[in-house]
Amino acid sequence: MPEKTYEHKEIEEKWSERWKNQPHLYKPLEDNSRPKFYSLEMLPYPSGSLHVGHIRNYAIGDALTRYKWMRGFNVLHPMGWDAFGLPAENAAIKNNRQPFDWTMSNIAEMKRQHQRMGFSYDWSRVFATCVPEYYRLNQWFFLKMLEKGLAYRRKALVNWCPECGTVLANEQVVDGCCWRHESTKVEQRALEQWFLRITQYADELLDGLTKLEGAWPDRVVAMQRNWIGRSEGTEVDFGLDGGPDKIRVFTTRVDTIYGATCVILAPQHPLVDKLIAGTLKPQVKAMIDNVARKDPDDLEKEGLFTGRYAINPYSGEKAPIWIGNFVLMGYGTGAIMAVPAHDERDFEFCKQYNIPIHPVVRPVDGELANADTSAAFTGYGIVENSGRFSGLPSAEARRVMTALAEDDSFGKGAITYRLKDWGISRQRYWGTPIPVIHCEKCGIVPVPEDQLPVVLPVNIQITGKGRSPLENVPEFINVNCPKCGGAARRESDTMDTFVDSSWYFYRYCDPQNDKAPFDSAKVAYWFPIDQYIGGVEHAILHLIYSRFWTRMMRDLGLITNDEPAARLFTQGMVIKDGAKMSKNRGNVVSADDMVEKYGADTGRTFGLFAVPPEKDMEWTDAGAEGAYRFLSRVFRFVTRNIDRLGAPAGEPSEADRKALRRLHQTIKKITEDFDNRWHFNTSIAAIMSLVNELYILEADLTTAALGEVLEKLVLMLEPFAPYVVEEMWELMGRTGPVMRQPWPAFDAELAREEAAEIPLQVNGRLRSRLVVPFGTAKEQLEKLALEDDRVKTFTSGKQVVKIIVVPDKLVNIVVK
RNA sequence: GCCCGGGUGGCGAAAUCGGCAGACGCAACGGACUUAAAAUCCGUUAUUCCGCAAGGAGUGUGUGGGUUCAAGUCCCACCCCGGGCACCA
Repeated sequence: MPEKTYEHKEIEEKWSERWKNQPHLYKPLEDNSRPKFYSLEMLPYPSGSLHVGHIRNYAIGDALTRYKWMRGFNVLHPMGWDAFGLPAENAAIKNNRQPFDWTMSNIAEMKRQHQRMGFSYDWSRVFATCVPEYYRLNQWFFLKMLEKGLAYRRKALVNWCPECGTVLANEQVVDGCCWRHESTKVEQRALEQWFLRITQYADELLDGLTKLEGAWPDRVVAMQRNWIGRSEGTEVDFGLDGGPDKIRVFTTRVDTIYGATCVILAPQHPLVDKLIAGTLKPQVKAMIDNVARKDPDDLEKEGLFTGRYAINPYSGEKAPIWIGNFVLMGYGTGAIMAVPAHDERDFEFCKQYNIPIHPVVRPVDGELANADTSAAFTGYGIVENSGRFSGLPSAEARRVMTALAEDDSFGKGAITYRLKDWGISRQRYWGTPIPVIHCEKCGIVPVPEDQLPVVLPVNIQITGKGRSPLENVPEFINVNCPKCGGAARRESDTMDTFVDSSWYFYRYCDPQNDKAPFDSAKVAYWFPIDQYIGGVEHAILHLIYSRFWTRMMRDLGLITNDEPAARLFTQGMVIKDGAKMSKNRGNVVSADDMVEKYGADTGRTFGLFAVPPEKDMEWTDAGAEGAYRFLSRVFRFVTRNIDRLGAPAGEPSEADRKALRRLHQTIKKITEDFDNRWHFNTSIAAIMSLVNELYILEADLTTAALGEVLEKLVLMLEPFAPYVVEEMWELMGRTGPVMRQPWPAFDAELAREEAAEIPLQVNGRLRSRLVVPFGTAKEQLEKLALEDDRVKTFTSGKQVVKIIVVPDKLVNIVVK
């Protein structure tokens, strides 16, 4: 066969057509006889158009799963579709269509594009989260949580995005703005909202992170820790002077309480109204407005003296009660004791309002500061001027003083979290309806399980403005109470779509199940996910919610795993012209264009070759061309050598030995890359090196070596460039699919270099080299090194102080 | 301020356990092939100095110190870049 030119279009169209009839190349085996491997990319949202940024992400997971399949694993590598409520609804409004129609047509298009890229998901397991069946299951979970007290409704100050016209969870607020509308300030509104009690699992979610260390990226673990924000301290009641009320404060430094010179309430604190004279009311209101509107960075500390005093339960001293704009209602108890001598914020505040400063902690080997100190001492030390606690170290004082508060019932040890319960109410059309009914007589009544799913009405005007459009659909809203049969109203809130994504990956194990979310036995086989792959942008949204959901399902007895994913990998973004590739920025390279110009194989290869997958990569045409050249080089080499395989076997040549050594070294390298770290850039570089070497040795290779080289070269390339690999395999007269071939094993003997090349150093500088057989004895190396001519020129006339010999590695001669 | 990353040629990067810094690719330059171009193939390419040349000597992984026979890699201090959190009491 003469050398063939690499015609990517012809090849990819041909195989893409053939694979249509064999759509799931690594469909899991029914007998589960192999070791299992469950990999998962983030479930894609059908925006309608795949671009090269996506391609790299999917190529990472696809390469890994193809490798695992070839290594004999039973692989679950599914693909599903999420119809995020907001974009689906917005796009539907724009296109004047129902969200469901819009989504389904986009899913079809996305599936076409994914298949065209040669991604071999198990298409038999595809499902979407936006269908009534999935609603039913979300609603079923909701009712279970309602039963267990994990779902509840309360009036709450919520984040409201005026652009979306809906509520946002804390996790969805970025820099005070909506995560979807980066320039739209989030407002605070008081609304009746549904919450999931994620805080009940705060400790467990935090402790679980310890086990994920090393298996999840450090930064994700750190971000989640930060987000949960556990802090241990003490709650203490200050009595109100001249009244029965108590002000409960939270502090992590109860050991400094003798230095508390005032108590500061958040402006929203419930006691504020009672404490202040009427004249202060407008000022408090102004303070609240100001806090809501301004960036915390620009906010100057501001305080109002209420004219009232609180009594320190330890010292019995009176402390003035202030209202401060920097005290957060949403953290701790919404009230603090200010210890200006030992807290920087309190110090700043008290200086500003001339509130006294009483130092009560001295550094372990220092003096107690004066009252007119110029800065707060925030470290631990020895407690002083603190009645009978004086002389105790801070830590000890914290313990003893907390115990006293508990004994005398004016406080207790307490733990606070930054994490808040998860608000799931959304005032949108497109989402799972929350399955409850509001009855005047019976209150909140859950929709009976046999009436699920509550589905969205079809005839609806979607304006994208104001309240939920469901409010305007009488046949949806007006219902009879399931309990008393009287007239009642259906809940019009729909669920946050992060509910959908919290457990979709469990559904992959059993997507056709119409009785339950999934069969527990099937989930037990596959879970936890061996390898989850996604963007780092989900570190604190999706990845906390799904950890919570997993524990919730475990406590319902549905599953036995604590964590959804044993390992997490966060891949980097694709950058083009200095910015993240996105439609809004207009810098997308569409997958279809790329496939047309270079081919899917090239796109995948380049996406994996440019940088390690966890790093951001810059997409350049020149780089893609380089990958294309490489695949062409391989293709030409293989095609022009196929005929030579029929020649009679000759004596193994020197070239054979070299080529086989290089081949087995390459297999070893790539196998290790796949097993230990996914630096596919070095894997592909190793194959390139091999091919470069083969070009040099080509003419001198004999039949046997050539046969082995061609076969294994093609197999190794399978995870990166499946189309061209399939074509070469066929041209070689073999039957595919190549993915069903076993991964080539390397022979450690063949991979070994024939001789060791030992660098000779004098005083740590490379001076010469020595070629010796492996395993040459230390003494022999030492002798040879000292006899080396080049070495001699640097050692002559000097005294050899020491000789370091690392067998097979290096000799270093130290001279003086 | 706190917590995670990171800083290596003209560029993307490699060096996996303290042992030859710059693999592989891009770009650039030179050569072969060609009427020519494209494609392809073969070279050169961190940097300074010495040499006609073969070759040789020095410097070099953000900065300054340290440990070590040996440091991109370990330790200390600092600078810069990216990301996250943040009046969280």
